[in-house]
Amino acid sequence: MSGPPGPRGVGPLRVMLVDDHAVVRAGYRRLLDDEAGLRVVAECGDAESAYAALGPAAAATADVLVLDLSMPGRSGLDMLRRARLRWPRLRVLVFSMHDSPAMVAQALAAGAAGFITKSSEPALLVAALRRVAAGEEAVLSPDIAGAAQAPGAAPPHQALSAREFEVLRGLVEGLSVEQIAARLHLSPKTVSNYQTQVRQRLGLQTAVDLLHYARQHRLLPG
Amino acid sequence: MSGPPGPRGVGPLRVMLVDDHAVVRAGYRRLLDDEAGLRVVAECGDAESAYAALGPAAAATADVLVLDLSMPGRSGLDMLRRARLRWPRLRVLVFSMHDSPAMVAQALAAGAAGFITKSSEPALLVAALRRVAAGEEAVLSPDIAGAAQAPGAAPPHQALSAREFEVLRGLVEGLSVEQIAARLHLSPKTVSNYQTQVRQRLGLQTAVDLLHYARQHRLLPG
DNA sequence: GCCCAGGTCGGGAAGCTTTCCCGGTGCCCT
DNA sequence: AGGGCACCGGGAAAGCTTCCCGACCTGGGC
Repeated sequence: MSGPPGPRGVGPLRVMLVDDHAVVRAGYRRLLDDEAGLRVVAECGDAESAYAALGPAAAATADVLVLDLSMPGRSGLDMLRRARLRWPRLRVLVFSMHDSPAMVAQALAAGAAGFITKSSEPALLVAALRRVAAGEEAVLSPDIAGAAQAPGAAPPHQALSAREFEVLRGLVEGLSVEQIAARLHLSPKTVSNYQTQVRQRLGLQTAVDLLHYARQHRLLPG
Repeated sequence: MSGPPGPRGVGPLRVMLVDDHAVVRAGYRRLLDDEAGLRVVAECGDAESAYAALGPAAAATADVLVLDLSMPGRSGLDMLRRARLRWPRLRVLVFSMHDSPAMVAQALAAGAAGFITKSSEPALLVAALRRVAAGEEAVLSPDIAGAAQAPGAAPPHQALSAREFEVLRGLVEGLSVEQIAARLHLSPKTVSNYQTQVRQRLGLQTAVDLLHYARQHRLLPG
């Protein structure tokens, strides 16, 4: 506990926050600011400005990125993936109100080092932050740690690929195929094809079935 | 209270129950059986057998029909309409778990003499039964009496015609166009046309919008 | 009785989407 | 290298929706 906690240097842990809800973000920023050995170096409201803030060498800017998944426009999941591609050494702690096993699994698969729900105790966020920075993988808040293991038999939608999952998300948000295509920068044709695959894999016929499914598995925003 | 309570003869009030949930039906049947001056003459689990039980001259069989709207297959609303057509003097008291103003309005428009929710006090059902038998119209349980008047400004979906409403119900249940067509004995083409009209009138684009709308207005079964 | 308004029911044609099949790319793992 | 899988979309055929229209029926108002 007394030595350097991880692969980074000995200075304070540099944290960057990405969350589209300004009030909330400011709130836990304050909270982190009060913590010793930890410094919030940037706050962003969307993926674009986060990119800009990270610059060409993220390692020079921040050690850990706290990322809210439920952002407007392109999903936080997408940003997570791209960030991991560009800056593989940047640690990402997902901080989301979602608590479904599906969401957790997708986030971890996309390269998150941890997943903390917004309903967790403040101390848990700080602790998770430190553990993630120390190089630990799959740091989960207690309320989902069980869920990630528990599914037992067959978690149906976790068989979905990343893209299929994104398309599913769009669909249950009530977006049209065109809107999803625009959001993901894909051809409507491709989205349409994914839609078909998702429906087949999940065995769902109507759009309403999709919604029921999403509701049961808590895939919905909010 | 001592004379004949309505247009019918002096015998006990003859009641017929139509409800697809056998246990529930048996439950309030028992309840009604314990009531003096009131006799349950038949119990049916679906519209077909209700028709059979009523026979050619319903007046000879029952005075009041207690009808649950949420039955599988063709809707209870449909049975209500057909029953009113064949036996105009038969009084119908709708007994439903639905409590939305939309549902109440549709039921009354279809010829129901009253509407009692399943969450009402038992005594209210009995009282409503007597009032309906006495010839009173629009007998509502207190929990919806307000709602029926209150809508205030513009109740959007109440502008829907009976058929449009039925199609909407099918859609939010997750049925396909074909299934709705089969249930309503219509051509899929017709249902498709109604679907388009409903969406336009309500200003809803995707199927998910429909669900949101239905949820907000409590049009969903359960 | 006449006429009009509006609900109900579906056909036809045009346009859009979905579905199925396919080929190409890139990544990862053996 | 090679197999497997995700990703991306084109093309053709099938399926639906949408728009428009005509027909029938019922309920009012004149």
